[in-house]
Amino acid sequence: MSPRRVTLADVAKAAGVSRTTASLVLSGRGRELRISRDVEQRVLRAADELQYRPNIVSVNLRTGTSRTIGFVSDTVATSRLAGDMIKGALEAARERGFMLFIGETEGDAELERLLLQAMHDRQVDGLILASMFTRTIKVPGSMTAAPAVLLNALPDQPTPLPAVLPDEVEAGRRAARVLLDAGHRDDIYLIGAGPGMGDVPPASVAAVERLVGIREALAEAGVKVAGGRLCPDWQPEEGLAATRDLLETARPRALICFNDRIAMGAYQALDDAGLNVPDDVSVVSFDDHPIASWIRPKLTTVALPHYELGRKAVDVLFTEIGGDHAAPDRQGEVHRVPMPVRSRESIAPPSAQSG
Amino acid sequence: MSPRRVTLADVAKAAGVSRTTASLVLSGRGRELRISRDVEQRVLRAADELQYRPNIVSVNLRTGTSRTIGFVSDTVATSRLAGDMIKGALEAARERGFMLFIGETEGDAELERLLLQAMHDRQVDGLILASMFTRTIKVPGSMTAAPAVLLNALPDQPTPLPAVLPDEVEAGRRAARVLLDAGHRDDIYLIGAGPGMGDVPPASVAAVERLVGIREALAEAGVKVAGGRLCPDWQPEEGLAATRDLLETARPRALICFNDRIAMGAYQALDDAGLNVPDDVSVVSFDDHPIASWIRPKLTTVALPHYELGRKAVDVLFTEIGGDHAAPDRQGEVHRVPMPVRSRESIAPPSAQSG
DNA sequence: GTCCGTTGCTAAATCGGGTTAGCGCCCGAT
DNA sequence: ATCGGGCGCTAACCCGATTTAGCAACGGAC
Repeated sequence: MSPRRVTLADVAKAAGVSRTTASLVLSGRGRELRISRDVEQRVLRAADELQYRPNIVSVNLRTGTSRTIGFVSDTVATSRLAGDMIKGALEAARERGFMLFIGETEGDAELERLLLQAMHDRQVDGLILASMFTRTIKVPGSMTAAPAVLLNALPDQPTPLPAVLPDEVEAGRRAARVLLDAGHRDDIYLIGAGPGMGDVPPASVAAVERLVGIREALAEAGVKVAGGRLCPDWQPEEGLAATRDLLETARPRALICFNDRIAMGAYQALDDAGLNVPDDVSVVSFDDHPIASWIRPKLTTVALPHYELGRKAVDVLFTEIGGDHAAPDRQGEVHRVPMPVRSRESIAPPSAQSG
Repeated sequence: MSPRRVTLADVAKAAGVSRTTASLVLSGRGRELRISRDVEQRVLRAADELQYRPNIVSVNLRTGTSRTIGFVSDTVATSRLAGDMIKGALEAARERGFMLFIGETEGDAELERLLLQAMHDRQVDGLILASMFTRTIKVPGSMTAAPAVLLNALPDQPTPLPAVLPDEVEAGRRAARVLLDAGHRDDIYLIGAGPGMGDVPPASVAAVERLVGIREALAEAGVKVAGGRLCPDWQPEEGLAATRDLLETARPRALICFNDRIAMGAYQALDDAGLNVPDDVSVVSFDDHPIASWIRPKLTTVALPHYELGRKAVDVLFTEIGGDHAAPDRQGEVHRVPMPVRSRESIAPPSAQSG
């Protein structure tokens, strides 16, 4: 092990003052408490020479603040997306001198309980409860023990906890507008959900909200959805099958895919059918998965702002920590983070040829 | 905030004993220190009724152990891979009742220094210094302050730190054997690196090691590499370009791509040239990126065992923490984690037609 | 009756800081 | 000479645990 950390006592001794004085100077309260310039300088110099760093554990014990926040998610590994969310949170925390405890529950309520317990045992100053895909969650009772924020999740019953979510409805509008702006009016099909509001995978908040936005923007332009195919799990195979099925009876000129994995399947079905993207069929999608810029032509998609979501959650958490956090009857605010359109190569005006 | 945590003093009072006694009983040393059954039961019951949980911060201050380890990586977000590595580490740590601090340096040495400092300030019991792609790194001086393990990284100079790495040489052998087992002997080309040992992207340990393994296994079977194309950055576009270039002068019957992104580009080039995978050309690759099972036909690939790497790093770290950790002249061991072959649909025997 | 050993428990120190209360000194005013 | 008050600093307690040293009571041996 190392020779032993330098403690406040060492600094005090080196400067020839008491621990109290050293503490006062180093916490910047020396001026206000009438410590002389001379002593102040001696302490500062001693601290510098000894490379003194306060033991945060000790500070934590005394003051109750650990400069640490806990990030509990259902899973960190499922998606690359998770990484960006954590990255955003990490950076926002670091800018404030905070560290992040990471934990994952795998959706197991008991594990979640233990994890939150372990974090409380370590005196975290705040908690972020994150889901890797947008959904409603049961908020554990212990969440009221410290300031907390829901990330990519909505509480199943009213709680005072604020929530941070992507603005999926607006994302739906934007996806629709991408097509409208390119001149599309007819033969716009949906792959993954729709066309009706009932045609959505169960428990998918994103599906519902995207669909709302899409229908809204199209309706405003007086455009009707030509049809849609529901995919329960939004995987590439399902996108392939759904699009193949669609092509048997219809000749779409534009596809709104509910995520990039579905779009990837759709690309294959279109290719198999000898249809060219974007000349024959325009495709717009959601998520901005890395795959979107790997496939040819590069996919235009409305991005999930994972990095910003992570940052925003930390920002909101700090206003919770800073604020009185004492009005328990207050309803938790919902913060929506905009989803930007990534314009690439999968959109073109509708071809003159038509059916 | 919550009503205030239950402390050891509360338990002691409720049981009608001293804090010392309560501590002794709860740490299991009561028997050995002759605490009576009666008192033991009273303490246990009180602790249970009050739902007492020791404040780890306090324990940490007193004993110096925080039941926490630090995971510092260059970046968590670049790859989905990172998530799995963290997940493995997380689970292995949790099984031992440890939590993980996550930090990322973005490759910035100053940030790294600050991060390691922040972790030491929080008295981590051990550190994992991880890289998201295999490479050699400069080990910061402060790493000797606590037990530490390198993950997916090799020290640029001899240090006593152990390292955990994927077994890339064996992976190279396995990729080659996949082709040999399918009956391939001729027209095997490499995309991404090779054919010579000099044809590798700079600073890529994986490239060198995979190439060594490939050449070894092929040489053993008396098979010669027909040719290769170097891609500096291993992206899909490069794989596409390299394969397209290759097809202008050669007619490969098998491709070993140095990772799945390159393979994805190769698929496109083959498709453009009207060649079928696997009937005309077999393709084997490395990494087992999610993309590998999304593209058609599903890609046979030698998987990077990210999850296991994370677990292994924690395992090794715990033997460091447990061991005396005192022999500073000892050379750090290198632990190699096997890379499993994921057999899918991109391999077939060489076609009878030939050139 | 004294001495010693065991039994069963507790007082007090400790970790490394933050914080409150107050001490000694010097100066000017009375 | 005495008092009051500002100045500059420190003693001592606190956070919540662990751990060392030791105390009181009792029983048996001599």
